[in-house]
Amino acid sequence: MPPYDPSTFPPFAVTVDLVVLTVRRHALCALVVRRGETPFQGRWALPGGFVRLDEDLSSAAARELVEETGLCAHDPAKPAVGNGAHLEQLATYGDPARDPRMRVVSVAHLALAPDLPAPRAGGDANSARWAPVEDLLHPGTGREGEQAAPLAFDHARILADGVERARSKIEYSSLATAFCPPEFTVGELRRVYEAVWGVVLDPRNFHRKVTGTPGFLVPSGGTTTRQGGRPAQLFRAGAATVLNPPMLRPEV
Amino acid sequence: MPPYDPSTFPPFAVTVDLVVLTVRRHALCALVVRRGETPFQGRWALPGGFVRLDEDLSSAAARELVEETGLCAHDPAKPAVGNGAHLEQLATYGDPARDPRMRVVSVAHLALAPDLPAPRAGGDANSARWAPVEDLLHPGTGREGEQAAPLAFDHARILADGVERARSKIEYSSLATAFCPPEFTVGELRRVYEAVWGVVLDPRNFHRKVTGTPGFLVPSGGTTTRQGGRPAQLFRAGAATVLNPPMLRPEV
DNA sequence: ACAAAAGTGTTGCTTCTACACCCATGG
DNA sequence: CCATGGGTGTAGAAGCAACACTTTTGT
Repeated sequence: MPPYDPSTFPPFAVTVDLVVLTVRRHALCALVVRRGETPFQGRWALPGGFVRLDEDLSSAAARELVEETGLCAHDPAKPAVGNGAHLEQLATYGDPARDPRMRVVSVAHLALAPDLPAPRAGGDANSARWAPVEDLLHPGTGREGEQAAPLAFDHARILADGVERARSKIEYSSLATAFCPPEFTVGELRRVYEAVWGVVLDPRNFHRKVTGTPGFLVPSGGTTTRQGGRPAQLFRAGAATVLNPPMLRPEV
Repeated sequence: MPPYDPSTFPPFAVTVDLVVLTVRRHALCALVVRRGETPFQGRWALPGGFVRLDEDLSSAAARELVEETGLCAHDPAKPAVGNGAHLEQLATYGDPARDPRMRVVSVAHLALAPDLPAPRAGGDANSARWAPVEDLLHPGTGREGEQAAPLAFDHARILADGVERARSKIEYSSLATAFCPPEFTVGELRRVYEAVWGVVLDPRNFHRKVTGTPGFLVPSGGTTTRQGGRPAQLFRAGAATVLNPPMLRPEV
């Protein structure tokens, strides 16, 4: 690549920001980190960072994901194995005023991860946390004094877009399994749908629907009683990536 | 904004590229322009250009759209009026090797336009044209010697992503009306679906479905016989943006 | 009269929903 | 025994594909 010549084009900074979602304690949660620098010092923000000059956008997102969570993004074409997370591009945000310091274009990515022990951001425990998206998007509406200040920059908007993408995408794709461990029960998968959509689903119809959708789930042979009650069959994610028929989100 | 200091972040060029789709003569077509400069000199490419330092991404895309087609992008929240086109962000492409000259990140946008008289790129007639996406994406597969060389840069990939987005989005949104003039008949709308999906649809069931979907179409009162046969009712696009129930693309 | 495109009615099939009911475990 | 969650059966409602049939124009 020829050396940089600023006279030929306007120079931009390019970053990746990550919307990392998981389901914890029946709630959809996002990973947020505390900002150590100005602007928005001390406020919560989405994890992210600069794209390097020799690096693809998806590589930059995958690198940030490892740095922030230790998660490995796996190729969506291959079946999920180990602690792999789903990672896809979400949208790009480039309002000239979104960062007061300089002109930054941020390519946001969406990651879906199974429930993890705890976030680790440089070992600093209180500089990163999983927060219910409900609290992040509608602060003050919730329960006790979750004195949540709004997210830094335009990150509330980015998070909202990511949540909306996840909500609609689990309808017609097998992505909901990305929130589950490698082996899971139909009930666990149902609780994922309930948490992401914020609804309650009929367990009987859900079971029939999900096991009847070709390629969605494959029985792994084992059973578990970790949820109590009658032992449940364990499944792995199947090869299908798009669901036919789709899962239907109940009307309002 | 403070003056540019290249030591603080890697400098990128940021462009917008446009996938402008329309339906002409029963075929889905895209707007392409001939490149006058190296690299890929003389090859067809998607229209696009640099984002200015004081300009939002969507503004840059709208500006390029006007420059290339004379179309005005209208706010998707408002009802379509005049020669408005639908414009939305598609995806961002940032492979370090996608432009041999420098590191360029391109924010691709998707525009859907009604059939237009003719493209005008600086008044030069043979430097811009509507080409069937079939020919652009599968050169050589087609009919006569459409000696179509592949598109410049990674534009074939971008075009394919845009076409796929359009195909899936007319399923569950009212976007197909963006391909129609302000007033149109049910048959004209059906021919849009047939061209974009590459299928044939039952006119009777289509009519029932589309007129029965609340908010999709509102009768404008008039009729027309411009398609021959019995006069057809004229409609305008309704207020609904998401279709419930969705249109169903026939199985393969 | 005939062709062509617009609409309407009807029938059989698939799919969804709601809920009754049975199953297999832990305490 | 009983609470808990897992799983199957079934009946009514809703949605859809296929196609017969009627309507209204231009030629």
